[in-house]
Amino acid sequence: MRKRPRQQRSRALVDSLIEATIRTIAEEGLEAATTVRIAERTGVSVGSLYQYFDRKEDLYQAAMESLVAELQAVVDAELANLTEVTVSGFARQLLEHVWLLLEANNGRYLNVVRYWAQLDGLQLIATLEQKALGALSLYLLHHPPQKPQKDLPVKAYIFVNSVMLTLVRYISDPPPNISRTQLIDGFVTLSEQLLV
Amino acid sequence: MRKRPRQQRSRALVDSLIEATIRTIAEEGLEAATTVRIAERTGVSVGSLYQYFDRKEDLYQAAMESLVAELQAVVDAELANLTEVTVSGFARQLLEHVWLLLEANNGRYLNVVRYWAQLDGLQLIATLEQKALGALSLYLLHHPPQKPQKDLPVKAYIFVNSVMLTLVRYISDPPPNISRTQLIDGFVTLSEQLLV
Amino acid sequence: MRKRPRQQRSRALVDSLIEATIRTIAEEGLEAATTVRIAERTGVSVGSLYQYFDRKEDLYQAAMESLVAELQAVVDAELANLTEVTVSGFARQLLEHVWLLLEANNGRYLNVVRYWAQLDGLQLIATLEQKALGALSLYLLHHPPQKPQKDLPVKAYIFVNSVMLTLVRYISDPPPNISRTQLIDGFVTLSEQLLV
Amino acid sequence: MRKRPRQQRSRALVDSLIEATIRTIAEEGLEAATTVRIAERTGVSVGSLYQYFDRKEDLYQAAMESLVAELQAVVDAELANLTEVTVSGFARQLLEHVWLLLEANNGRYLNVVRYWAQLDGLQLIATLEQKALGALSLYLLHHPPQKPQKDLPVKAYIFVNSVMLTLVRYISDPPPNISRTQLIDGFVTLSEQLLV
DNA sequence: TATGAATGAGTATTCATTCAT
DNA sequence: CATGAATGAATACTCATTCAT
Repeated sequence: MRKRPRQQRSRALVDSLIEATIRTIAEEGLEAATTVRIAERTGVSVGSLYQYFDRKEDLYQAAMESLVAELQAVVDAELANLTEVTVSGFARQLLEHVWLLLEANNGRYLNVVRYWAQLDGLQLIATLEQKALGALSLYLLHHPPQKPQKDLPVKAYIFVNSVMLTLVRYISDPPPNISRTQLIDGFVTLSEQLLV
Repeated sequence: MRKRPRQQRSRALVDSLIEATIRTIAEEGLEAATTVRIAERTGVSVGSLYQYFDRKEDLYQAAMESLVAELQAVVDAELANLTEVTVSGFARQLLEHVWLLLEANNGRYLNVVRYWAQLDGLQLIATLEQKALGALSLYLLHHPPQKPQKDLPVKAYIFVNSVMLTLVRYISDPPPNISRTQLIDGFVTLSEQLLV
Repeated sequence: MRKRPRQQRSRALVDSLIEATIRTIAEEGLEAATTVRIAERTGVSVGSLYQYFDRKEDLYQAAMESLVAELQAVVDAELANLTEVTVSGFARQLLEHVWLLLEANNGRYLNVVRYWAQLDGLQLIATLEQKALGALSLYLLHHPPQKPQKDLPVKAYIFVNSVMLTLVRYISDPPPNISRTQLIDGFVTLSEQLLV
Repeated sequence: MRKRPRQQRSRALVDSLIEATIRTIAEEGLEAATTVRIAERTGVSVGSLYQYFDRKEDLYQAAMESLVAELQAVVDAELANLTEVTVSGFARQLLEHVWLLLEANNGRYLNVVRYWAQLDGLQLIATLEQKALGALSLYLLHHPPQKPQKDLPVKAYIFVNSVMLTLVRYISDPPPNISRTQLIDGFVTLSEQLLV
């Protein structure tokens, strides 16, 4: 990023550009997300875009980061008022909310996640991994399992990645013989067995 | 594909083009995989490329199909000489071999798989899903579980996607605190619990 | 033309190529008339095409010449069994037949004539001019006009060009308020007045 | 057209591009009128060309329209200060001016007109037909013919097309035995007879 | 002689980036 | 600072022509 804008105006513009980037990728695809198009949707000129982002990639990167922050915030809020006592209930609630999030705003998040390979978005999932690991630790602290758990980081890694990536895949291309309910139930079962 | 190459020469060229496509994507990235570059690496002119593929996308598609076929062959071979009797052993062996495959040839497969979103490669995973579902059914037939299994398609879907996608992610970007052995163990555990 | 083919086989092939050229231009347009396409429609390879025509343009040229010859033959035949005694009748018959010719075989002639500018086809009309001039002279010899005609070449030039070019235009793009009959009547009137 | 150029600069550029298109077609032929060549002759880059014209065809179309407008203007001016009282004089004056126009600027108009088949330029002649029909009607109103005229549209159609197309042909490829004067005289005669 | 695969220059079009206004 | 016209390298794809088999 070329500048660290402190003024209101600048910060608002940067945010608008990032938002336009996300919406454009989500609604029109990565190929349509040209600098001119993004500037257009933001309501400014390309020149202004380049006032704040040296290269297109920086803008994409910023969009990714913004998305991660949003996802994090949602998950954080979710974890905060977590009242469930069973593992199943905990997992189910989490799954439902992540699902809703991915589907939200016309797949705003979903379509960006699909391009993570191009957008260097691995950090996105890495962040969520940390978050989930923390949540699991916290949960297990309050609800000690029958037998002591080991390899918690590995389990968290597997669980988070499996859920996230499979969810994205399912929403992107749902197979006809598997319903949303079945998938969630499947993952809930998985969570139970993983943490027995 | 523009022509149905029956002759030796043509078939060889088509294969070379597909191979060059895979290698180029793997080594230089999807963006570098231009028609001229691929032809160049194949050692022919662009014109020759277009003698066999109407559009660049068809070439990508063929590369994807080739990859699927290879993966399938490996998994098939694996299933053929399946001598293991425990679920764990079965899963472990499968995992090891898929892993080897994905890492093989400087991540030749891996890097292509990473672009599946752009390359309409969903079929790749869909095919493997079918294969895995068949293997699971076969396995359970010979080794009946304690209690009757239901939702086998759902479990297969979750298992295959979780393993495949998480594996790709792990190999692409391995976290320092999780070893390969740990990950495999984790998935083996998962397979046991999934099929109890 | 590269060769003067004396053998049956060669001559037949050259003719086939020319015919395929005309049909391709007529049915698929000038842009679609590529050497490969023409060879394909002829049922031979491009290589064979180049055995007889050094350049694509030579083939086009030959097609034009062939067309001219055909048109000439038709008009000649027409003039041969000309029995009409009035100028009007003579003109009307001629017009009707030329019209039929231009429309014949799915506009086979028409569509080629439309490209005369690109195909250096001016000679086509030049030839017909000569023919028509001859016919007029012949006609006037047998049916002497009231007053001696002068500027016969000019009148022939104007008449032939006007009729030919306007006819092509009319058939290519007929205006809704002018019927075929009206147009022919108009030209017949023109012929009468031109030769009084 | 991609943009509606309101500013001085833009409008001038669009005009330059159209002018370059006409000149290139006229001087180098339709095949040489590539986007790069046209941009080059305009003194701008290809990119600039595409800022104002979505496709090459749109540029050709604009060139055609520009030409039509110019021709119309000339004919209009001609009709405005029409002082002639005889049909012959009227026709002769019109012919002389159209001729001059077609020959003007190294055959700038002429060479473009020759490509009307490819350039969808039928509208060009259609417009002139309308103009001529109007002129004829106006003329006949002020100079009523001996006997009432019918089929005026047909006569106008024949006259305009015959004159225009034959003129283009004559200028493109003048036959040695017919002088310019003779041709004009021929058409003047034609006009007299057509409107008796 | 016939074939048709191979060539590669040529063409339209796009788009990230710059810079004069 | 903002603008958006201008740039031109890059890319997919075509097609006349050649030449090894």
